[in-house]
Amino acid sequence: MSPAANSSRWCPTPEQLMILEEMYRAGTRTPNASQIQQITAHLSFYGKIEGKNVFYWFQNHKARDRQKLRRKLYKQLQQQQLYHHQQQQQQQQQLMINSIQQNHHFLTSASSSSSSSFHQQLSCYSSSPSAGSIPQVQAVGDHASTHHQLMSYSWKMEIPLEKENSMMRLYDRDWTMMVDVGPPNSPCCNNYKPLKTLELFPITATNLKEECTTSKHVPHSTSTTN
Amino acid sequence: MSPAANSSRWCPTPEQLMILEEMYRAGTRTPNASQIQQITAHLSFYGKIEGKNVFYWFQNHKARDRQKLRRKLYKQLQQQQLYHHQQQQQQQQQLMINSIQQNHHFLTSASSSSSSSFHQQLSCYSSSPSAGSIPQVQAVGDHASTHHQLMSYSWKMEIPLEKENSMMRLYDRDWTMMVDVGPPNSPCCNNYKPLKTLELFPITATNLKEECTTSKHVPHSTSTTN
DNA sequence: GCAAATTAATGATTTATTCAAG
DNA sequence: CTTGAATAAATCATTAATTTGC
Repeated sequence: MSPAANSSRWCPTPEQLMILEEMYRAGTRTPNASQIQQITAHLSFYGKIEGKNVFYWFQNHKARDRQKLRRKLYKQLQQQQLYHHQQQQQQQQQLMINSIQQNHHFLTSASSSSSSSFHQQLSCYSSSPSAGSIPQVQAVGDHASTHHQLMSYSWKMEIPLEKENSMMRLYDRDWTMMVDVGPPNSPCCNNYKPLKTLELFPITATNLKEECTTSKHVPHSTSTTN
Repeated sequence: MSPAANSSRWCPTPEQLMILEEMYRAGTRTPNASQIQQITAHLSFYGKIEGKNVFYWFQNHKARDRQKLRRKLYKQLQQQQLYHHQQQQQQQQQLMINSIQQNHHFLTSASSSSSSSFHQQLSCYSSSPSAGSIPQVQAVGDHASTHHQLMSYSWKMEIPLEKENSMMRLYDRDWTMMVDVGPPNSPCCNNYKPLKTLELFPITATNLKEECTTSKHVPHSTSTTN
C-alpha cells in the first residue's frame, strides 16, 4: 500500500517530495555527491530511497522547471509580437533604442550555441514569475549610457565591409531601418544616412511557426504545445 | 556579476537564451527586421542586447543546427553502409559461421525492433537496504527468450560500464561510497565485478526521424573547418 | 461505481554539448 | 586537435490521473 511497495521505480512519499521541493525552492539545483548523500540519508527516514533517486529528481526537476519557464516566456513573447504587429499596422514604425555597447567583435559574437551560461543560475528565476505584464524597454538606461548612436553606426558601416553578402543582402533596407533608430546627435560618424527606407514592408511573419521543429511526435508528451 | 558586465561581446542571459531557443524550436529561423526588432525589444528586458545579436544568434544557430544534422545523417549513412557491408560479408560466409548467426540475429532484432537500445535495470550493485525490489534481469527473459545466457551475459557485462559512464562517473568514489552502503547480504551479484566490458552493440541506430530545419537547401560550402 | 482506455507526470536513461586540460 | 568531466537536452518507460462506456 505504501507508495512504491513493489514498484520498479522510486515513488517519492509526500514527505520526501515536500522536502525535496523545499530544497529546490531554497536554491538547491545540482547537489554534489556529499549533498546527495546527506539528503538521501535524511529522506530515507520517510521511505525507501537511493542516492540516484535524489540525483535524478534534481536533474529532472531543474530541467522541467526550465522548460516550463521557457514556454511561458515564449508565450509571452508571442503575445507581444502579436501586439506589436497590430500596432505596426497603424504606426508603421516604432523607434526602439535598446542597450548598446561598443562592438567590433560582433562578428564572432552571439551564438554560443545553446545553453552555455546556464551554470549557476540557481534562483535567477524564482519560478513564480508574475510577469504577466509585457516588459518592454526597461534595461536601456542601464548600460548604454555612453555610446548610443555611435555603435549603431559602426554596426551599420562595418557589416557591408565584411559581411555584405551574408547578411546585408538579406536585410537590405529592412535592417537599415532597424538600425536607424539612434539619436541624431552622433558625435563622430553620423551626418549621412542616405536612404530612408522607412517604408514599411509586409511583415508576412514568415516562419514564425513553421511547425517543423524537432517534433518527434511521440504518442503523447509535447503534444499540446504546452 | 551581471552577465556581460564589461565584456566585449554580447553574453545572453539565461532568459534571453531560453526565449531564443524556444522561438527557434517553434520554427523561427530567419526573422526579418521587424521581427528582430520585436524580439530585441522583448529580450532587452532581461539584459543588454541589440538587434544584431538576435540576428547573429539565429544565423549561427541555424547554421550549427544544419551542421549537426548533416553530421548525424552522415554518420547514420556510414553506419548503414557498414551494416550492409557486414551483412553481405556474412551472407557470403554464412557457410562457415553458424554460431555467429545467433549473435547477428540478436543484433539485428535489437537494432530494428526497438529504438531504445536496452531498458533493463542495472544495479548489480544495488544499494539501499530496503531497495530489494530492483528488477534486475527481468528484461532478459523478456527480450530474448531464445538467447538467454548469451544476453544475460552481455547485460551483466555491459551494465556496470554503462552505469558508471552515465552517472556514477559523476560522483566517482563519492558515489561509490554512497552506493556501497547496501547491506552485505546482496544475494546475486555484488561479489563479482565484471572484469571486462566488451562493447556489445553500439548499434542504437534508433530512428531517422529528424527535424527538418526549414530545409531549403544546404549549401555544401561553408565548411568552416570546425 | 468501476474498470478499460487515454492522457498527463515524472522517474530513469541515453545522447549531445560545452568547457577545460593535455 | 583530442579527450574527459560535467551537465543539459532528448528520449524512454512506468505510474498516476482522468476520461469514457457500461
